[in-house]
Amino acid sequence: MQSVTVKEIFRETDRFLNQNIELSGWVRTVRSSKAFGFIEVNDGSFFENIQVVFEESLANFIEIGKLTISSALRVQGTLVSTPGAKQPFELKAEHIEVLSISAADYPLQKKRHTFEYLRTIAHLRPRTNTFAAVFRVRSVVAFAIHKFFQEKGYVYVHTPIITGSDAEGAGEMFKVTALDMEKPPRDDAGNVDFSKDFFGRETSLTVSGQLNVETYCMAFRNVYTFGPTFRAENSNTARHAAEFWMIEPEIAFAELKDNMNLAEEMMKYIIQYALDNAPEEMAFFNNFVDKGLFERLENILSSEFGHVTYTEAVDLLEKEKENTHFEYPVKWGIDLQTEHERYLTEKIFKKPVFVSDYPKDIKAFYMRLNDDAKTVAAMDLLVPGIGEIIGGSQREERLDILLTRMTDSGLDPEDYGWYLDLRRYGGVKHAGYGLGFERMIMYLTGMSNIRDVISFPRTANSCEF
RNA sequence: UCCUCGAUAGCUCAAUGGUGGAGCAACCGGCUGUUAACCGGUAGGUUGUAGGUUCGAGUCCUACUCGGGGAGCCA
Repeated sequence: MQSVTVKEIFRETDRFLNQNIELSGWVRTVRSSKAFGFIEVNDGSFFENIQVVFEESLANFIEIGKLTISSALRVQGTLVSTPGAKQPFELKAEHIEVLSISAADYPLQKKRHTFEYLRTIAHLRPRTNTFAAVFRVRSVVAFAIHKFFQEKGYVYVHTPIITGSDAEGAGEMFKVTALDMEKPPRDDAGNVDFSKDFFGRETSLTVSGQLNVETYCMAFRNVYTFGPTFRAENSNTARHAAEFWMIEPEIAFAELKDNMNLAEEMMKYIIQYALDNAPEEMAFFNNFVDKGLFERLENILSSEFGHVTYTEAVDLLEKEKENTHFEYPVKWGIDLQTEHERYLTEKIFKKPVFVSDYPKDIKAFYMRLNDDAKTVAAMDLLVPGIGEIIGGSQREERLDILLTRMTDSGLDPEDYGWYLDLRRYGGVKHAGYGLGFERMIMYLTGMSNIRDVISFPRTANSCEF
């Protein structure tokens, strides 16, 4: 008698066919009649269920026929093939032990539920087909990302979650404090005295590991971070969360072009890895979540990403203006609106497209100033359906220009001494980008709301579970 | 934060300002190959919250809460 998983049975069927085996799992559905019945069991190891046949001869036949969904079982029996049936094989039970009976008010029914409802029972939703698929793909893709960078010799850097940098510039920050919020210590001017706080200064949760990881880039050459990120923006959209995961590679002796090449190679690697290593889950998404998914992903694997500069993009969009109505005007110097980005990637290019070399005034201080002195070596990767999935740039390595850019942006160079040191001690050209992990998962699965690709999403006005 | 739409049984949805229903789930029973199993029956409601208009409000009005879609911010 061997205890096996459903995954092993599906992957190595011949080894187990006509053998006596034992498995344990949870009831997904029971269909019973007078003298026999069927149970679909999912053991968590695999996306697919296994069908268990039970007959009158079982001592607890009546009890088995009345099992509620999500009850737990241990089944012993013979695996038999079922040619011509919907399932390839089934387990003919010789003994079924009931390990746990689920209460009758179990909220998940044998029917389709809306994603909105499932969000309210986020502790139970991984038991549904869709979320089982989402979170297995999420796990597989996290591994793929590490594998991609590790195979290239990149060093994985854990940048801090708590930061003292009060102006990373990427968004509103959550404050971290150990002070008594009821009556915090105050200075002579009546302001909260953070010198009395745990760290002796004002601190926040990180909005990006980039500035920190640049320091390791100047030591290890090629590095990446992969960790949680926090933004206290009051964003209410399907693609923003207050807590999300981000991948930030940083490469030395490299320019913007190298950065874009890396991003394209990484995207393709991840897609291929997911298709190869979660085929059942990906097929499910293609069949039930997004009918055009495979076509889209395969189109990406086999084509070069588009490249366009911001200036060219503005020209293209201005030409389209005659045929299309944009709610917001397109004009050089103004950041592209979502509708413009979507038009570029969905209508003009019909594939992922890098937009590069944005006007310096709409981008961050650390992005490298181009020779025209008007634009910076920044790049966004836009993908159909999601919009911006990657944002990156070549970093300004020239100390004098960086200082000017900081001052112009209203930042105090005093606060960035360690960052400026990188330019003083062997600073070289380097570049990097941030990939929103959840946006990648959305793109890969066709799921359209970020709340449905994070186990327990944290968004404005919502921190359940 | 702004615009817009919505909230009715456990779930998905009906109900002209005039007695709140259906399908599924639950429960009881039937059925010898089901696979969103099928067939019959039973039970299930302070119509999101708080006010208001009206003889009468699920339906009209106001505020709030939560959710969907769109926008801003961005990954």
